Amino acid sequence: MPAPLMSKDEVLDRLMSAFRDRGYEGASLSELSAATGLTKSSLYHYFPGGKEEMGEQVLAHLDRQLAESLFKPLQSSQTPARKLAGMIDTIDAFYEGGRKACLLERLCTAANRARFRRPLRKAFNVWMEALEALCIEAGLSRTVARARAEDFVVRLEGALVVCAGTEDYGVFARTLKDLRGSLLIRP
Amino acid sequence: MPAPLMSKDEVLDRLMSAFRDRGYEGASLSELSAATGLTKSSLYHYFPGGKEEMGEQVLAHLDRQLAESLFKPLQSSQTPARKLAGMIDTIDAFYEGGRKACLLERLCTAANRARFRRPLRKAFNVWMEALEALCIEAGLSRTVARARAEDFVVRLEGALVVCAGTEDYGVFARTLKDLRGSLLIRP
DNA sequence: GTCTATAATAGGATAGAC
DNA sequence: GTCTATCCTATTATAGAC
Repeated sequence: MPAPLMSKDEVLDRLMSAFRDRGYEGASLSELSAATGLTKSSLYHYFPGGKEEMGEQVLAHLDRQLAESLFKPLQSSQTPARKLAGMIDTIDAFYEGGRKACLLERLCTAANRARFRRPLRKAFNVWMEALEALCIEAGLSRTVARARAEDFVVRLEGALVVCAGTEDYGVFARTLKDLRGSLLIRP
Repeated sequence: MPAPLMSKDEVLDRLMSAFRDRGYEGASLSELSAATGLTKSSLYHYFPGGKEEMGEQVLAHLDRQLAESLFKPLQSSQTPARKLAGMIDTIDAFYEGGRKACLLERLCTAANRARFRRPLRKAFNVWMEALEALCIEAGLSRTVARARAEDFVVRLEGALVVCAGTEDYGVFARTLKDLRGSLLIRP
C-alpha cells in the first residue's frame, strides 16, 4: 500500500478552500477532486460518507484551526489589546483581506442537512465565546462583552458577504480596522 | 392559449423564496418547479435561458422591490428618523425576523457566473446609496454617511448569516434595534 | 492509498401535444 | 401557457485492479 501523497490535514485544507470558493452545493466532486489532486475514488477512501462527510470533516477541521488560532493566543500573557491585534491579523490573513469567503457562511445553505446544523451552531458559538472572554478580560461587563462578541462576528460575516457581492475589498479592511479599535473600549 | 395561472411577479416571488432558502446552486429545477407549482417546461416558457435566467430575473425583481420599499419611502415628507424606522420595519418583515436569508448573499456563491456579477454589485451599491442619502439628509457629512451606510448593510448581511448558522434569531432583532438607534446619530 | 472503469441517479434542458 | 414524455450530461457513488 503506497504512502499517502499528502496528509489528511492538507486534503482538508484544500477541500475547505474549494467549499469556501464555490459553496457546499456548488462544489462538485470533480472540482473537489481537482482541488485536492486526488481522484474521486481516493476521496471516497478518505470520506466513505461522500460529500456530506467531507463537509462534516472540513467543519471539524475548521474547529481545530479556530481553537489553535483563537484560543491559544487568548491564553498567552499578552495584554488584551495585543491579543486582539494578533487575532485580527490572523483573521485578515485567513480571509485574504476579504477575497476568501467564510466556510460557515457557505455551509449555511446546506444547514437543513441535519448533520451540519449542530456543528455550525457550535462553531459560531465557540467563536463568540472566545471573543466574549477577551472582552471580559479587558474589563467589560458580561452583558457588554456578549453584545460586542456577537457584533464582531456579525460584522465580520457581513463584510465578507458585501466583499463577495461588490468585489470592493476595502469593506473588509474598513470593518477590521473599526473592530480593531472598538471591540475593547469602555462603553 | 390558457390564461396564466399566476402573474409573473407571483412566479418571481416564489422563485426568490426558493433561492433564498436553498441558495442558487442548491435550488434544483425540481424544487423550483415545486415552489412555483409549475412544471419545468412551464418554467422554461417564462425563462427560456433556464436557471441562469431565473436567477437574473429574480435579481431584477428584487431590484424593483428595493426601489419600491427603499426609495419611495425616502422621497416622502417624513423626518429622516421616521423614514429610518419605516425602512427597518420593512426590512424586518422582508427577512422574517432573520428566518429568511438574503437573496444577494445566496447568489454570491454563483457570482463567478459573469451574468450575476454586475447586477449583484449594483444591488449592493444602490442599497448603500439609498442609506447614504438618508444619512446626508439627516445632517451627516458625506464621509460619515458613506461609512454608516456601508456598516448598515454589512451588519444586516452579517446578522442574517449568524442567524442562519446559529438559529438564534435574537441576533437579527438586536442588530436591527442597534441600527435603528445608531445610523443617524451625530458622530 | 491510489487508480481506471463503470454504474446509478439527478440535474438541466427540449419536443411537441393540447 | 401548460402539460407529458424524453434527452443528454454532469454528478454522486461503487467495484475491483494494482
